Amino acid sequence: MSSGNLPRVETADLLHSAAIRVLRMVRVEDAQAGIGPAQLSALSVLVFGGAKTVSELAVLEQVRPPTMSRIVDGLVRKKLVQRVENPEDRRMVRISATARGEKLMLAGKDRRVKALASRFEALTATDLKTLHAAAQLMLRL
Amino acid sequence: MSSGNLPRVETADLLHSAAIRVLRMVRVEDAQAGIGPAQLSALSVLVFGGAKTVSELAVLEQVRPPTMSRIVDGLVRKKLVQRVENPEDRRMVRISATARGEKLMLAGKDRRVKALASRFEALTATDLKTLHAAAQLMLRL
DNA sequence: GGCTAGTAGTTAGCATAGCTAACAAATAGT
DNA sequence: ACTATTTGTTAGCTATGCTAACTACTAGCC
Repeated sequence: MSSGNLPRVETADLLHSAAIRVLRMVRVEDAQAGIGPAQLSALSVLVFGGAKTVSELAVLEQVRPPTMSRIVDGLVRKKLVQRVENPEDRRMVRISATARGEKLMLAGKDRRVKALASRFEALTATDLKTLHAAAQLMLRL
Repeated sequence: MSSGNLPRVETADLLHSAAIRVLRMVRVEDAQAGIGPAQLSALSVLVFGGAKTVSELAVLEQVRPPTMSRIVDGLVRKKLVQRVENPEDRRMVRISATARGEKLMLAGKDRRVKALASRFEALTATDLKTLHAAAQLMLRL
């Protein structure tokens, strides 16, 4: 290991703590959504990433298929998503968000983003640029 | 709302997505810890923030006291934390991590940080500086 | 056609994690 | 001493995670 690894690890440590802190801050807003975190997260994938099969959702959400199957059950019961059969391969079931699900998700994300933006009050324009640049780097990791 | 809010909201949106993405990446490592996310998170607070009462833990973890009481039960059963009575006020119970709990937590965090640092391979020194500066800003929000 | 793999999803049964309501125990304030 | 408040737990519900086992369908092969 070269000594050049040190700033990498130190930055990773700091960024890890920072990400936890930011998500803890915004998570407060989720209480208003009226659905649990697993359902909220799965719905988010569907709304922002489009319709997916149960298996695809399970991989993205890092849970096993039976768990995702049941999360989808809950979302269907609340009419936030719908199961759509695939005529070409009747084993597969595509899950897509309903208009109601999309509305709930967008409102939730808006609350989270606004809560975070309100914490930016004290920042300078330079600070904002730093955060903007860092966020783009993080999204490309 | 002044038009100066736009970059704030846009940056908040981007940073929100970026934080989710980063934590999703490192969460893969937690499978090896052998304990659930709620117990892992509570243990983390105790290891990095010192001993706390059940109520304090509940506030920090954004759950209700009965939930935290049971999370602590699980950690006690696994000998990762211990309940310590307070002779001055016998209603309160301070929870502190055991040596075993501390070891498990530090190993887990190390895996997460290393997993994140390994994604930094392709970054320039300037990129690293940006991430470092951004992380410090995030921790001070 | 018909047999055998393999694949997608669900069901069943268990542990953990979230909640509210209700309770026990201890302390604080008259 | 009596009442109110505070801290934590217990009880009972729902939701979320797992593995094992099952159904239904598709694909490959002869």
